[in-house]
Formats: sequence, structure tokens, C-alpha cells
Amino acid sequence: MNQQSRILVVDDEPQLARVLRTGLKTHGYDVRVAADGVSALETFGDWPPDLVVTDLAMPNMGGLELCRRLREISQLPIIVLSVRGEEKTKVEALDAGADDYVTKPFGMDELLARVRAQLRRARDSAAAGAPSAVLEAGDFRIDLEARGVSVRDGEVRLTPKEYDLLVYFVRHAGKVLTHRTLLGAVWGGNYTEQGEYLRVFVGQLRKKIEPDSSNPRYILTEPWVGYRFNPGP
Amino acid sequence: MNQQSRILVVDDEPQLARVLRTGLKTHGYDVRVAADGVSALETFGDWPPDLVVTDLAMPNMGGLELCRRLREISQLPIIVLSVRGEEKTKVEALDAGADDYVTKPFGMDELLARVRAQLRRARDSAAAGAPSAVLEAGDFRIDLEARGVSVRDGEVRLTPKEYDLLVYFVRHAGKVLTHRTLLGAVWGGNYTEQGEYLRVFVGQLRKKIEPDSSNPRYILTEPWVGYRFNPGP
DNA sequence: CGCTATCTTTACAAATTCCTTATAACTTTT
DNA sequence: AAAAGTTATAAGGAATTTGTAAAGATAGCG
Repeated sequence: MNQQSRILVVDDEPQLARVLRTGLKTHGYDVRVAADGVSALETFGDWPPDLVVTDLAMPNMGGLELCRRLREISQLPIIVLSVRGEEKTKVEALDAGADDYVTKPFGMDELLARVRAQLRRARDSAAAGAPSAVLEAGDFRIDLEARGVSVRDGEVRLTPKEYDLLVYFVRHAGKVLTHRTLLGAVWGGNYTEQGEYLRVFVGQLRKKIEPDSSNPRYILTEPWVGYRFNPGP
Repeated sequence: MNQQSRILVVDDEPQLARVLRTGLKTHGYDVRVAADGVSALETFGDWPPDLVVTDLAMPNMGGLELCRRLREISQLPIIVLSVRGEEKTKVEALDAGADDYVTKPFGMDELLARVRAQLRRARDSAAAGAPSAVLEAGDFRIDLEARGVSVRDGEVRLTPKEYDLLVYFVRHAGKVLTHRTLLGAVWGGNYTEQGEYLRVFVGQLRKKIEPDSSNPRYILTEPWVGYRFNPGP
């Protein structure tokens, strides 16, 4: 257990930020602080952390937007801090991609326990190596930062939703994904019944990536269940 | 829109349990309730859920112990509910393996958002390349996430009902299963009298998995009782 | 303001599974 | 050995899901 876990704290209040930094540091974490969402994303590039603790209300880029941006390129655990205990705010943050929500004021011990829980969870599921900016599987190659997709060495132009769907397929290659799962992942938790969307977009994706879209080779349908993505050799 | 996420609610207060069940059910989840830790573990065997919501204070086996036991055999998300807002309790629960801690009273919307967040996380971490859950018995090998079935090294293509039936057989290999039991498990509690369904589907399964379907070797008939599954060596 | 690109909604044909029914074969009991 | 009940098998039709095209709706941009 050499390598200490890296935690990125994002908060514009210097006082709270300092408390968090020292608290986390004394418990063996490697900590950096960013004052807003924009500089958080910059730091993220140079110094990829294992976990992010972010405030909600900030200048420049708030916590919600930060969650969404991070989720596009990474699956790392995000803990949101906020004074507001309103249910609606919590729901928004969690749906934006946060893994946990802690209401200020909070005890340092509780925060530390939640950090441990999130890191444990991330470690347990950490099969993949370094969170690379490029996804590769079979005939597919996706540059997550540039949002570029190529299939069998050919560039493909996708709309945002098509892109999200394909990324999810590639990240879960080989597994059967239910309609619910896919809809929840791409459209969000409130759209899990909209099977039509999925049919339409799977059709469009097939037209763009399959050699013969009427005889799919990559996106296979599992009748009555969902779809399975087979990236090729 | 078949496969819904399964949630196991563990609570000894019937009133709260009912609120949770209806709340979760109306949002599309497949829910079961257990009244204490011991029966929760039993249910877990027959009906493995995708997420557990458990109270902390219960007779028989409390929430903390349940977390530890579950963590020994699974990584599924666990959300702990409790009236106590004391920091120490939260820390204990999180360190026992809980992924989240919600203090009563709580809003249903918040709980639903936390459920979504945990399920999303679990979904995302079941990523490609990660070793998937595999059920093995004798000549049978079932990849639960890819929904792939192979018998004696040969891939077999099954429809959903056939698949459900076979999974149930494999999970209860060697035991005699009554018609009622099988119908209840695969078709649901309202179809326990529909013996015809079962005969038809057992026949189809046999055609697909038996070397000689007129002389079954795996799915054995127990006349006047039901069937027994023998997975081979 | 109109143009473009994307997403949503609708409608219908095609495909697949599930249910139903009919008949034959089998077990046990008398 | 016949009767009564149970189990096996095949095949047609019902019900649901899936594929596809195209028409509205919406948002961003010059």
C-alpha cells in the first residue's frame, strides 16, 4: 500500500479548503486544491486524482457542471459538498453524476468515512488500468477528449447522443445491456421507459458503423432483453 | 421492457417497508422485502438483487453485520437507513461496507436519486474486460452478464424464458423442483397452475441442450412431482 | 429571421417469442 | 391388460417486440 490516493478538493472558500486539505493530508492522502470547476479540469489533466471532493456553489464553473464534464471522461468517485440541504439540489447533484452528497456542516470523521467508502468501491471495481483518454476495443477507437470515433480505420461522424450510446457500448463490450440500463445511462434516470428512443438511435448507429446494417455484426440484439455489443476481433 | 433492477429492502418496520416498496416499485424497480438480516441473506441466495437498502436497527441480525456478511460474498451497492444522525454510527456503517448512509426522515426523491447513483456506479464498474459473473456446474457454463450459455463447450442460443428456466435449474442443481416452484420462479406467482407452459419449455430446452432429447440426461422427469436437474460430472 | 443539425414522436411492416391446442406416449393404479 | 392421469412433441396463431422511415419539435447560429 505504497501509493497514496490522490484527492482533488474543489472549493472557492479558502478557509474550508484549508480545513479539508489538512484533514485529508493528516490521514495519508495526497491532496490538491482548485478554486473552481475550470481550474479543476485543468488540474485533472496534469494530475489525475483518484477522487474529487467539490463544493456546489462556485464562480466560473459550478459543481453540477463539473460533475457532468468529469463523467464524460472518467468514472472516478465524486463527493459533493453543500450547505443546502434541499432535496431537489441533492437529486440534481446525484443525477449529474455525483456519487455522494454531504451537507455542510459535516464532521471530518464522516467525510473521511465516505471518502474511504468511495475509494474502496473504486478499488474493488478497478480492473481497468490508468484512466486513459482513449478507448480501444476491437475495430473501434474513441478519443474521449476530442470525441472522435473511428471504426476499421475510418473516421465516423456521430451526433452527441449517438456518441454517448456508442461509448457506453464500447465500455461494456460483450455484456448484455438491457433497454433500461442503456436508457438510464444515455438519457438519464427519468427516461428508462422510452424504448422508442433506443430503437431509433441503435438504428442510426448501425447505419453509421455497420458494414451491412441489415445484418449487424457489432450491435447485436437480444430479443426481449436488450442489446449486446461485440467490438470485433 | 423486461429486466428491471432488483432491490432488496431490509427493514423490520412494516410501515416503512411498505412505503419503500411502493415508492421503489412505482419507479420501475423489482422489489422484495426482508424483515431482518438473516432472512435477507436467505433471499439473497434465491433472488440475487442489484442493490440492498437496509435499516440499521433490527432483530436477529442488524444492518452492520448484514453489511459485513454481504461484503464477503458480493460487491453490490448497499444503502443504509437510520434514524441516528450521530457521526460515529455513520462512520461505522460506511466502514462495515455500506456505500451510502441516509438519515431518517428522508425524502423519497432523495432516496431514489441515491439509488440511481449507486446503480449507475455499479453499472459503470461492470466494465468490459472485468471478469464477469459466471455460473458453472458440470457440463454447463453460464455467463450471467453476457447471457451466454455453453454446454460441453458448445454455445447455445436460448430465448429469455428458456434462459431463465435453465438458470434456475443450474442454481438448484440436484434438487427435485416441483412444477409449482418452477412456474413460480420463472413465470411468477400467478402462473403456478400452468403446467402446460412448463412442459413445453422443458421440451424446447431439452432439444437445445440434450445430446439425445428423447432420452434426457440433464433435465430428468420426476413423475407426479416435477423435474430434477443433473448438470453432469 | 430563417437555416441547419439534432432530438423526439409517430406509424407501420417485419421478426421473434410466447401461448394455445391437439395428439401421441408414457406411468401408475385397478 | 385397461383405465386414468400425467408427460412429450409438434405446429399454428396471438401478442409483443424490433426495425425503419419520415414527419414534427427544438435549439443553436449566422
